Amino acid sequence: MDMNNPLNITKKPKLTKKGQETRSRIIVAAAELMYEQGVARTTIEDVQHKAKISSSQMYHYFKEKKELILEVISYQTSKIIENHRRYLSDLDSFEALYAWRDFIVDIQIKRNCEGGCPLGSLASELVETNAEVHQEIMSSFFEWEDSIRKGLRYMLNRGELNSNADPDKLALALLAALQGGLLLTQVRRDPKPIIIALDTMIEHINSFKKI
Amino acid sequence: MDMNNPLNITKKPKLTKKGQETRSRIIVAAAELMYEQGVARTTIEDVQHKAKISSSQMYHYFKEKKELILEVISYQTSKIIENHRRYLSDLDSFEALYAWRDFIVDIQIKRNCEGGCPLGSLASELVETNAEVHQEIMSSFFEWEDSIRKGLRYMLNRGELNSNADPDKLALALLAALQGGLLLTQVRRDPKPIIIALDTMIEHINSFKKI
DNA sequence: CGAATTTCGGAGTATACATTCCAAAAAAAC
DNA sequence: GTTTTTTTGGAATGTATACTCCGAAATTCG
Repeated sequence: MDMNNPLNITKKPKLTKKGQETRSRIIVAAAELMYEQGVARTTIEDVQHKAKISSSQMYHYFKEKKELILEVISYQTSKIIENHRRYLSDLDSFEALYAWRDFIVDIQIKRNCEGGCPLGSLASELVETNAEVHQEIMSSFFEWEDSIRKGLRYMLNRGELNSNADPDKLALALLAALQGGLLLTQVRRDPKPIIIALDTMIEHINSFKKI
Repeated sequence: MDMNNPLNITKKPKLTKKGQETRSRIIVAAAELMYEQGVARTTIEDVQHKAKISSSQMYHYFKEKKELILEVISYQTSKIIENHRRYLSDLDSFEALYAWRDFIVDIQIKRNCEGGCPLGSLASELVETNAEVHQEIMSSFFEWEDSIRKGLRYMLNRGELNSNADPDKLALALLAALQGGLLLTQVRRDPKPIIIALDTMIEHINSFKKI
């Protein structure tokens, strides 16, 4: 829910089913392009071509480029959260933790280590550009961090970790290692950095393993 | 030394002392602007104003924007390497490791946690744009990683760490934690992520401490 | 069915921005 | 001191790109 407008007071023109389809086609196309080439280098015209729409449609569904960007951030965030939930909502063992790691690493390998993190790259490019965008990105990362923390808490509650383990700290450190690892993997075109970054973190978590 | 041109064969026009000053004024101005607002949003005109030069000067010293960008990458890299060397070249204890951490954290605090890593943000924005730029960024990160590795090797040789410690892995993991921590600190405008990311890594290194 | 609303096509606009050009001032070389 | 080279000023150009506008087709709604 949009906390700036909890009652949904803005009178947006209603969207037909067809309209909704077109709108999401635009968002998906924009998301892919912005992921591949960055936001600044992604032209509205590029998006139009990819989504097979005219410019009147573009501005029918989005007031301006910034609005489209906000939607792209939110789209990428939900995609990530959903994909990771499968692993994080059921973290009952170190095997499960390594399965999560494999999931992340495999994506990078499939992509030839190009592109980095769909959210991290948006973040780096956009944090300092606009307050609203900044806010959206910050919320996204909080949500992601939270889902990791919940996973670790679950491990703790299951008795896999001893009481010295601090899920708050570990979640933040894991997310940082993930982000930095993905950046270095992207730069080097080599899965090694993300593997080592995550493995080192998991090894550290292993030091809190209950015997 | 530029490995693509070890004998310096290219006939660049000689630079007068005044010319060199102007040239580096341009690079410094560009570096600051690109750090604050990103490369794409930094206009040649912006750089001209900040460096107090005319556009003929800009293109007298740099063939095109890309060439200026390459110089900015190299400038930021040497600044980082030099600043970190003071801490890393003499890593003789865990106190020294924490001093390095403090150095990194203090910079962020002084900057209100804005801007992130001067190299990391360039990397994220530019890796996928151009092969030459990509190469330059990759070399920069290798150099940085190497200086961290040497620091850790020094600790190992001094007998601070036991033989289970792998300086190669730890250096890469530390750099990843550093990059991810800085990104999250930038996003949250809060030093906490970089502190926790580095501290967690150092704690892990501590598990290799020789008793 | 007929009116209202939404979706779409595509030409048009305005501006921002990288780059070029011409010539003059300043400095270096001889 | 004259010639050559480098540095500088600033106007001009061309293109890329975000955004607007108008009317027509399609769809929804009563």
